[in-house]
Amino acid sequence: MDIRTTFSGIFESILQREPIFKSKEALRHSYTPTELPHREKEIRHLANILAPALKGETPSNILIYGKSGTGKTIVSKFIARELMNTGKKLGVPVKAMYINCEITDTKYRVLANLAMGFGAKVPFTGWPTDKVYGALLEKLDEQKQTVVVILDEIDKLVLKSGDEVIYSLTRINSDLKSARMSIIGISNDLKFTSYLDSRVKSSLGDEEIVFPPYNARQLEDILRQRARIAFKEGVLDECVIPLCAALAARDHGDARRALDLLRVAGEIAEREGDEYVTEEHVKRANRKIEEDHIAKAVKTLPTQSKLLLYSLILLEEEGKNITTGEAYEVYKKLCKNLSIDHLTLRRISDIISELDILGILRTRVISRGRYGRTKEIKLEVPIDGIKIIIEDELRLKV
DNA sequence: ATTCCACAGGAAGCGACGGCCC
DNA sequence: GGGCCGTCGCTTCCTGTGGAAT
Repeated sequence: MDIRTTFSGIFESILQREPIFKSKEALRHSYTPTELPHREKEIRHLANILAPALKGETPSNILIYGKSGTGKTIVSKFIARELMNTGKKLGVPVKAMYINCEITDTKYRVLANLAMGFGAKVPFTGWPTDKVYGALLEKLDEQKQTVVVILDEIDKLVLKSGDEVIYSLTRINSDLKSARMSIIGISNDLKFTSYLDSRVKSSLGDEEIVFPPYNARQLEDILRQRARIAFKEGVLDECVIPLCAALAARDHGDARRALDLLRVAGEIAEREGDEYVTEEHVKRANRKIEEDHIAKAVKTLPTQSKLLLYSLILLEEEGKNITTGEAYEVYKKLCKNLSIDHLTLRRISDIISELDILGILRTRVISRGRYGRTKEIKLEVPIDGIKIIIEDELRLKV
């Protein structure tokens, strides 16, 4: 075949090549789809509890539990939207407010956020908390209405600021004259109520709903639904979605992880100018997500932890079994060379445990008889990448 | 059976820091 | 803007321990 006929117009064909994505938005965490597969039971349950709001009555407070990526937030936001829409249609004043307690994590900020959400003018700081509470009451009572407050990541709030805010909010109805409030608390932590005062526990936990993790088949359905919106037709290889689902299912059935995998796989394919997303792209996406995760963790480590980690890398490169004592000696020398004060062994021992929790290394307590008891340390991450990161960061510091 | 190494990891407390509150 | 208080990162001091060596 004549090469000119085969390749003539090759640039045009590349330029005209269709992109893989139709609308990447559908794969983002913030996207709320119109249907939520495999959460029908939970949605119905929530709707039943909240329905009284549409008759002007006060719904029970609700606690929702479930691991990350099980749909707690998305379902709550969905139901809140439905509730307000129906309220509008029926002419019943219902309002829902969403607060993420990981960001809004003090008593003052929660109350101020609510008050501002209902139109009160409250400064970001400065007022006594009681005054903010008063402003919130006043605004709420301006009309007869039912208010549903969603407190996402409520466990973080309790951990940071105690249960005082929640106590005030659960008692707010006795201070309100015409308005009514109920609370939906969302928690990742199943044991979180044990930190609560028993009075708060009983009133907040009127109703409890547990969101189970998705299994691989359910994740597939979710991915297919989103993929229909996000990708051009026929660009996904047959095995792509099942593979994303299987990888995420291994990771506690986290739907967020599954969507990330699919999105990153698509991005890799698109960047490389491939027409289809294949199994290979997904595998690389999986690696990339993990590497990004580790790189981010290493970058945000405090200087002393980085120094210790660097010492561990040096030891690992010598191919030895690392123990706490050896790591400490290398770390001390490293500090001396950089003229940085070194920490005590006790603290280093704790830092090793912290790195263990982060998944950067694994430790095992071993006894070498007469030669003492120690921890055997093994790095769990590819050392080349993090070595460069630490070298860069330390050069900036020194 | 006893000793003793080289740490593990708990308890208490200290100074610096930042945010709340008036 | 300054007092107060909780938190964080760290040190000091401590008791506990599995098993090779004696």
